[in-house]
Amino acid sequence: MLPIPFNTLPQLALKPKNLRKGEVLFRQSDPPSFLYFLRTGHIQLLRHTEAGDGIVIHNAYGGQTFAEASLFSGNYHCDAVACEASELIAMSKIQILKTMRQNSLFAFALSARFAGEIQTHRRRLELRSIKNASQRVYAAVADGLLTGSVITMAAEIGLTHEATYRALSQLTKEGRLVKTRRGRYHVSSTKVSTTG
Amino acid sequence: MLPIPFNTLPQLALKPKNLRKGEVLFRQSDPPSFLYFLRTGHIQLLRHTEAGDGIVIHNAYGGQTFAEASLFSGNYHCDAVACEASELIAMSKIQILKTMRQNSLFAFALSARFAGEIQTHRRRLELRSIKNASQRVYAAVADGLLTGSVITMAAEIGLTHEATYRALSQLTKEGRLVKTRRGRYHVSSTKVSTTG
DNA sequence: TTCATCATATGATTGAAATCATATGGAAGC
DNA sequence: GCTTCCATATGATTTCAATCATATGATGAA
Repeated sequence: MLPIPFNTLPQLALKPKNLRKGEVLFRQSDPPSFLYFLRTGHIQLLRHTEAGDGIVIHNAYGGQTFAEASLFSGNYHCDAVACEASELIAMSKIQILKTMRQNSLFAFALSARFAGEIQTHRRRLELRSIKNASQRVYAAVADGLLTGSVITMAAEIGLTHEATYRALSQLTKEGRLVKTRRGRYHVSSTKVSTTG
Repeated sequence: MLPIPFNTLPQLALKPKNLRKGEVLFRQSDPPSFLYFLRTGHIQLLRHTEAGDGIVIHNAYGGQTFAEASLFSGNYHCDAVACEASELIAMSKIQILKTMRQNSLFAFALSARFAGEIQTHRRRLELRSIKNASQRVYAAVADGLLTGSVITMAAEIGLTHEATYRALSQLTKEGRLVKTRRGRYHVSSTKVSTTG
């Protein structure tokens, strides 16, 4: 149930935890003892400016891990608050570090996981750099982001769902995408001529 | 000169490489033998759709590493092309994996580096989710992104430099930022009253 | 079957950032 | 000193996505 390689951790390293909406998971100043896997819900990580403004560092949703950096740090770098009721699994920092030391395969797998996340994040960032809505949607579909609903993808790529629907429609008209059924599209395999 | 922990690798693991503008560093199909540190220049990582459209996966600039995921993969996931003349250091995949196995401190440090990158990327992504230009600029300054030129930061956060200058100006007028000198700003430490 | 609900889809209008234009400040070179 | 060049800064206009509105298709519950 946990993502690789956390699924190989001993039970004693894991501690289920449930939060009600609004509950605080940890504070910036807390010594970090856990890395978290969020099964369901929504956790927001926040920092605060000198003036007290909260700045969202990250929104974690079901299926994601967070606070990885705390593994190697003496304090959390932000506050974590449950925006919705959330089910988590707390994974012991000490146990993870111990496992890394004792089992180089685990260390490899952890690095592999991190490297994969870096790659994914870079792709997402590059996607967000595409200003034009149609091109962004095309790149997103090409990247395999349209697996669930269009609304979900729209949120992922930073567009409104209306703009995304319009882009999907236009790209289909242009022949760059193929609509297989309502709400399902894939990239066309044939080159679109630019001269008409 | 190399970032931690790559600076501890033996010389035999490193190989300087220079590319002219337009030269290909590797292709998607190539078996990955190296992870790269880009000293100067600009390398673009691209994938291609079935229709042949190139999709930019990542733009790497001086001081950055890339192709980390290739450490744990049987092929590169994209093509790498030099957009400008570039100086690189190729770091042997085999040597890095070997060092990880033999030296758990190196493995720790590598994971720490990766974890830090993940954190940074998530912050950047969250920043890009802020629609309003002023708020995005405020968050960026609060995040310490205004170290070099405003133009550099503007590119980082996905705004034009004009929009960024306007936002800086407005935030200063509002008292949320303090302008120390031309092109230098920091967050105000005093709470701005909303009632006037 | 009917109704409710939500995702999909598209039209009309608005608004904010992009674009285009212009001016100033400051550093580097002559 | 003067000149060149570029970052900073702001004004005017345009463009495109956000917003607001409405309609349809699909799914599930009553």
